[in-house]
Amino acid sequence: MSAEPKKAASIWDVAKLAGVSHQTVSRVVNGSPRVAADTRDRVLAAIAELGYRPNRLARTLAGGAAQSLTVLTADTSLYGSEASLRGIEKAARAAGWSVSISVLDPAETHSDADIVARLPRAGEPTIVIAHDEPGMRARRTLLEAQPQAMVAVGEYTGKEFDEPWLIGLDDGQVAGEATRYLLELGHETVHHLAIPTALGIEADRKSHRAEGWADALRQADRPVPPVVHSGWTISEAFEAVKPLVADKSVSAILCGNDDLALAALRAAHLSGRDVPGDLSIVGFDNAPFAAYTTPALTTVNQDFENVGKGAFELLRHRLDSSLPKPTPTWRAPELIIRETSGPPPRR
Amino acid sequence: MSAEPKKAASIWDVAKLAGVSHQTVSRVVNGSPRVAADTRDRVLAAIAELGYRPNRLARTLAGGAAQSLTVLTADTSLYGSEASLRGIEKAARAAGWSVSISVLDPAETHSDADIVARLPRAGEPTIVIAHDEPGMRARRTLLEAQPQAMVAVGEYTGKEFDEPWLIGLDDGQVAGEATRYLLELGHETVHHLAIPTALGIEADRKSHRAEGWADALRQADRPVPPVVHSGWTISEAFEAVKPLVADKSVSAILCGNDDLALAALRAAHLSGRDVPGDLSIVGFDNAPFAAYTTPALTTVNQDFENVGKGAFELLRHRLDSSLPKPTPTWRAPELIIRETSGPPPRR
DNA sequence: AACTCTTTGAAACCCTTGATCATGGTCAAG
DNA sequence: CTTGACCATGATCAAGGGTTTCAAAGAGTT
Repeated sequence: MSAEPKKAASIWDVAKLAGVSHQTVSRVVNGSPRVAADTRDRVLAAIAELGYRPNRLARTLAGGAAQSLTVLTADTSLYGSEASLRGIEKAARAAGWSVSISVLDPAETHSDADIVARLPRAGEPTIVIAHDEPGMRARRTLLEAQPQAMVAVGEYTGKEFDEPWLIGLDDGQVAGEATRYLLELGHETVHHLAIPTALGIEADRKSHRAEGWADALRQADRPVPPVVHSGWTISEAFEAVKPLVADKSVSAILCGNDDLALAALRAAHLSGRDVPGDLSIVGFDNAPFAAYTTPALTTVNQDFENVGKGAFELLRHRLDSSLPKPTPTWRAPELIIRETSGPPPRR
Repeated sequence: MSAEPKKAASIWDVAKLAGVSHQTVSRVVNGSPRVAADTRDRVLAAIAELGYRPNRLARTLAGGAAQSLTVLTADTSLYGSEASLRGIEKAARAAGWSVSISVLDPAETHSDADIVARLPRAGEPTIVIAHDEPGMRARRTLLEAQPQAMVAVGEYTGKEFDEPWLIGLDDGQVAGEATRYLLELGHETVHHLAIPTALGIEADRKSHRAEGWADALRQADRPVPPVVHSGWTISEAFEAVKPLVADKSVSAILCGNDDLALAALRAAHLSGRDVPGDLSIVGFDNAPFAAYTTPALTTVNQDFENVGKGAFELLRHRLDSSLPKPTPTWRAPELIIRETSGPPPRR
């Protein structure tokens, strides 16, 4: 029967109970070496007795080391975003940090003020996870407003290749690998069902995936068919891919992610095309469901969770350069061959 | 060239520029009526000029109305959790709140201290989204520690039916509906592949889904086969469901969620059983992929996003009883019949 | 001239960190 | 036995960016 919402213990309460001054308590809590062992014990006992926990808000406000960050992310229902976020949260929690999230609406154009208003305070450490237009805008806004306290996860677009605030999977290479794999199976060419990119904004180059695909085709002297653009949702992808699948001359489709591949699979089924007999479909990201579709999806595994972890570590390093600069620990993207890919049909 | 990280403007800076005291600025920012129009204008001009934004940390610390909450959630890769979280975030952001997340590890038993340590401060408004054991523990911990500042989303377990801090979808009824639907198609009985529950903890009753299923069978005087228990992952579900699918006498399976149903679908395919010809499979939750599997999944739609919204509104109401108590605005769960269900095979 | 109301300012407080300085006490060197 | 160095701790104060309570100044009314 905890009747009244008894006020939480503060550092002063602990000090009083332990018979010390409040900042001796602070010293103990923050692990200062300048505290005698028995004093420390007394303080710790008082902390335990009162159930004292430092107030993270006050701590941050007082200028202690940052212990919270905000993640700006696109649609969390995307496997890639969700998994990266999960990795960030996990790493952050392990380090005693807390993480806030704010979701960028893919349909909206967020102004700079919009973006900044999402942060709980100026200078809030922030990670942007986004591959689409709103994400690109957000990261530019933050780069302008607080370059030292931000990290972005996502595609790089040429110029920023070496930027110290960017963590990017180089999925262009695997896209090429997947394309070559399909060519080697005997396909004349490979079509590409593409996720939305931020091309409208940063027009230097195509998405890595699309570029790796096109490069591989060119290197093999194959025709590069026009990219079929899709939205992020499965239903959009379904509509976009229908005509492609209906075209009997199309024998292989590389999809921008597994949701798109699932739509292609469904469309193929409805068009009466056998996968992989008539049509090969390759996905991207290796979402959890990919191994359990029928037939099981050939796709590219991406180690998003460790990328998230890397992003967190990079952020810490940027906030406090005495911390080690993280070295990439995520696995390189890898083609996983399952059942949706095979040789083209014999004519 | 923003060379130096120019310090963000504070309320004092605004006050100085506008030639007023700092808490006149506070009044303007918080919309107090007791400010002369021209003073207000001057302050607003200063705010605009300096690009001032209130620091949410400081505001909360000073005891202003809460504007942030923490969501404790189980595995975010579960569609239900993810969608509820999305709903909360959306509603919160619309109200100017920020949301932190902390993920409960399904494999770990979190102590009370563990749970409390995740909150940035004592009394932090919190929403628990969890249907499994760690979630149940977390919600009990919080209920003990700060009953007024918490809301839970999830299954209710009997006693708490009317608890004012709980938002629960009554999915027992639809589970029954789905079961009756299968029986009416002519199935002898319906098997159940169940998601993990917190039965070990709150043993009063089974999960709603399982109970609704069993009730429906009993009411129809049908045998109630033993529940097949699965873990949360698709691969666990796959292993768990294999024997069930291999049993030719099984003609209909109601699955605890769509991931499980996907596993069942895959297992059926590998066992050479035609769905829905030989075997009907019904899922739960209507995850995005459900409409695009082959065959498309018959499942139960759940309006998680609006449940999340409701949770946020309930939390606000509990923090400030002058705010209206929200009335449920989410759609009731609804059976969506697609392609994985049909009459049983003729013997 | 007394009184009320509106507008504004002053000060205290929220909780914690950090910096500065002072105070005793211990210990080793002279 | 001094003297000086060093250590643990306390005492203060400022800062961080707000909110809230209370009081005062100014204006208008009767």
